[in-house]
Amino acid sequence: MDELRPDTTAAWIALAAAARGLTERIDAALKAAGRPPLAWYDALWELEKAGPDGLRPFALQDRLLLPQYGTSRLAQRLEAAGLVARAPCPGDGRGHVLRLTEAGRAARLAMRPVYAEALRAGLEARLSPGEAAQLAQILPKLR
Amino acid sequence: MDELRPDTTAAWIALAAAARGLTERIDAALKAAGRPPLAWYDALWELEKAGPDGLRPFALQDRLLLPQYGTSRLAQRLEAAGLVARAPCPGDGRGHVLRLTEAGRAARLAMRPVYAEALRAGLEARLSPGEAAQLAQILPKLR
DNA sequence: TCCTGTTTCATGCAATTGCATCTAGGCGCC
DNA sequence: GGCGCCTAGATGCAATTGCATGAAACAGGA
Repeated sequence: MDELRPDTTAAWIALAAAARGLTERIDAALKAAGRPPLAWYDALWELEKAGPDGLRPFALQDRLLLPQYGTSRLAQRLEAAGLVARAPCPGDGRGHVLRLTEAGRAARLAMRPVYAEALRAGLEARLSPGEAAQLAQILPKLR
Repeated sequence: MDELRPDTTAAWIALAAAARGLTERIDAALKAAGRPPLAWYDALWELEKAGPDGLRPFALQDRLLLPQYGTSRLAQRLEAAGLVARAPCPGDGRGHVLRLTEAGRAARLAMRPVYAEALRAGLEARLSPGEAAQLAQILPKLR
């Protein structure tokens, strides 16, 4: 990786390792607790934030940065699990509206402490408040 | 995520997004250039560092932090592509030794500029040298 | 209206992943 | 040697992902 500054590669290596490690840690904790995987949390959370109007699949796709077919299948699974309800979209015969069900709301709430605890152990406990703040300030520049 | 400090969640969100974005960017660049995916690079690089003695699959697994079956199939694909040679392991009838072939070495070299350019555009160009250094210093604490 | 193009979403099929399990060889102990 | 247990690695099968394509509804003109 010649033309790159050493810190660039070091940052990338550590970034990739940290993200993978944390993701695995969180997913493992959720699975051990018998909860849905991490990706579901994000979707449920977006739908909860969207409120009673719900979200069109393509809007969810934008927020989650998933491929189109990924969103389509995620919605199928969430619906099959009863966490999301799908309704025809008034005013656009092509689309649907996805809305969180009460079970979906409950599922997200049940995931939350597990998620938080994994993050606490995997991230918060390893950084000083100042370091976390630095990450929170620098990392968004990569998007 | 109540019990967590706000910077913790902000750092996590940004960390996950940055890692996903960069990985996708790199993989897309490699695919557009007709090169193998990112995961192959790491494996080829580890084998190159290991030199002519090669690596046992379980050693590669440790370095890449992959599941056991992941390493097994990765080795299969690399071997099928002619980038890696597999030899019986002297002194342990169970194992094999994986060694980089000349084609494997060439494949890694061909991937390198694509990889580097994606990292330059996606990471180095967006951070000051000081910020990259901070990331390189803080992120390793998460592992 | 008809025709062309675009947006929204679904899906068939192949490749990949995850999980559980299986085989084979090594290791210690009697 | 025989027995039980551990380690290295492969693999069958189900679930997931990626890719390409399909189908239906909008949109905008000729």
